[in-house]
Amino acid sequence: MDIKKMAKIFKALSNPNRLELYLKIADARESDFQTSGECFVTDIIDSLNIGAPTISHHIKELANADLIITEKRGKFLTCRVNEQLVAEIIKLLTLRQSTK
Amino acid sequence: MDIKKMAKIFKALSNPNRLELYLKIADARESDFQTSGECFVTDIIDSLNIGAPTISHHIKELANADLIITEKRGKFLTCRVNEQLVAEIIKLLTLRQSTK
DNA sequence: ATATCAATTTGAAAATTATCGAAATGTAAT
DNA sequence: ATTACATTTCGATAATTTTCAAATTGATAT
Repeated sequence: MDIKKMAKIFKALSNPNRLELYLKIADARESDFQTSGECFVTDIIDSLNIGAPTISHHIKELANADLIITEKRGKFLTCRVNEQLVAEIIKLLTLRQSTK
Repeated sequence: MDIKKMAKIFKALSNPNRLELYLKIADARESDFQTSGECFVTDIIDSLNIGAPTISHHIKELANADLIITEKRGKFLTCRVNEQLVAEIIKLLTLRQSTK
């Protein structure tokens, strides 16, 4: 993976609110809202105290970094983690560890 | 690990130049400059085309996020990756993967 | 003691980012 | 058709970030 792409991924996770959003999406797999790994934005918006426009912007940035995959379901939006990408990141970080 | 700390770590890796710097430090373990995982800043500064003040600032930010550990050796500065922290990050990301 | 050189600090400019309120869009329900 | 509601777009502002040139510090070598 090229450095710019990698930096973009980390940037997407570098804002506390956006990171929290990402973690909620990631954890939704095991929560009440789940539908095979997906999560509805509506269901998590209340638990973060930031406005809807900001959420929308953050989601776009996560999706733009390929960290999540979104899908429109009627008027709702669902998100799920792009596990392949995250696996790649984990591998890249692990490669540099002496305790591999 | 708390979210703010986690975000700070990702932020430290979110700038392409700073990420490249980090990766060079991480890879120095297996390079010519190595002294048991350490690397001298002098030896990598030429390979990045950014000025010394910027490098200094970036190193401080990486160290501030605990991603690297620095040590002064006379007038030189050496860096090495904080492998414990990186291992923790890897674990946190892996926990959310279905392919653990 | 002086010169050299690695690194840091300072001050500043340009660019980017996070966030919001208001308005707009599009879907679904009545 | 009208309403309600999730999400998005727009425009704007405040805060943060990246970067550099110039000056400073501190250590080593001559």
